[in-house]
Amino acid sequence: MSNPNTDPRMRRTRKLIIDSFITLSNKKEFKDITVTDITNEATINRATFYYHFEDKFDLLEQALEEGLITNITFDLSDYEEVNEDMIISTFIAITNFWNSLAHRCQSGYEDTISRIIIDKLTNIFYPILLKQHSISESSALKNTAIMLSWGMYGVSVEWRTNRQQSRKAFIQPIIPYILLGVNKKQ
Amino acid sequence: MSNPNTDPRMRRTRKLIIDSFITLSNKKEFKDITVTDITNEATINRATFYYHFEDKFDLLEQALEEGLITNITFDLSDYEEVNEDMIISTFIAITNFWNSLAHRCQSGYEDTISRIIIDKLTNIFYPILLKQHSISESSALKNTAIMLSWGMYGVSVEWRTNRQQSRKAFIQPIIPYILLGVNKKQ
DNA sequence: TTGGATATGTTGCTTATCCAACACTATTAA
DNA sequence: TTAATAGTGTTGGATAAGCAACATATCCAA
Repeated sequence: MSNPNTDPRMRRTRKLIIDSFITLSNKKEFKDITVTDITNEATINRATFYYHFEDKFDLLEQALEEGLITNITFDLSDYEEVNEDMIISTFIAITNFWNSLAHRCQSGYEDTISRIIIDKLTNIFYPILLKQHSISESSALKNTAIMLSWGMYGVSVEWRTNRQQSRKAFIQPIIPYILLGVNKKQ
Repeated sequence: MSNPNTDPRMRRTRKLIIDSFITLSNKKEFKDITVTDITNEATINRATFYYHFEDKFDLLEQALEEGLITNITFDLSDYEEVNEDMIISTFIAITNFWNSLAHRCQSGYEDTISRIIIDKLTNIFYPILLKQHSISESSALKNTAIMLSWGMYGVSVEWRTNRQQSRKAFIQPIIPYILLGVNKKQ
């Protein structure tokens, strides 16, 4: 297989598949979408689907990953340190992303989706924390990034299940507790 | 080369090329559009362009042909005889088509474009005339179809260069002369 | 139970697309 | 003139996409 990011055929086909998957996700639940549905919608051969993805779960992961890249990564890539602003942006980004694609594939796959989101968050937080602190703490900072990611994801789940306040009003009082772990010397 | 109408790869690529060509035609004159421009816009390889078309003139012909098929052929395919209604529809169809794509590629290629349109018209008129008249006159009817096509195209050119009347007002008084040749026994 | 229908992965072979390179032409600038 | 630049059209070899066929699994109705 040549590089999926450079070969124009692969880029086109990959986009066709993911776009078709998103289209179908607006009409059906994830569990009711078959590989054949996707390849019909994309007007590509079924064998070609398996050339790009292992199965529809793999597609789900990669589609979510790609959605995350365009949504979350883009919004958060400019921050130089983990501060109040970034916490708020992160919270907004997670909840926005959830509304865009993730919630449509929700039923039965929340664990898959959440793992992807948390991984991504960790990969965003970790290098920023490294910049903020001395390099010698790197392994502790890795764990800080992980805890921070799980925590941020957790509060977003909490907010989703009980939307009695605006997002800002909800996240604001929590921020000090979050930053406590981030700023404290470990 | 496999069938360009059935192989999904060929259909996609062909559409990409023609759509890109139409997009570029909205920005530049035909003579300023290079094959490289088209393939860049279409994100396909330049060699692939030459797999589908001989050169950009061939593309022009086929793009026009395809535009004609969706515009003119569709509007006129239901007629059972060449009568006043059909003359009017034909006139409208030619002038509509000209506004849609043809005029953008006009400069220097009016002869190419007109030949394509007239050929198409002949292929529409001839079988209808055959139905209308006895089969023994077929060679004379071929010439009738040709004259009718040239004539219809000619009056559309005349109308374009001097749009002082509405299309209907312009074509109405000409209809009797047109139908004279059609209905007269040769 | 059995059989039909539907979806999943996989495979061998064909074919369209990609890419890099080439020769050629035309234009432009030094 | 010469050299540089940009477009055209072609070729050979590599590779993704298409297609048909197969084995397998699941489900549902007879």
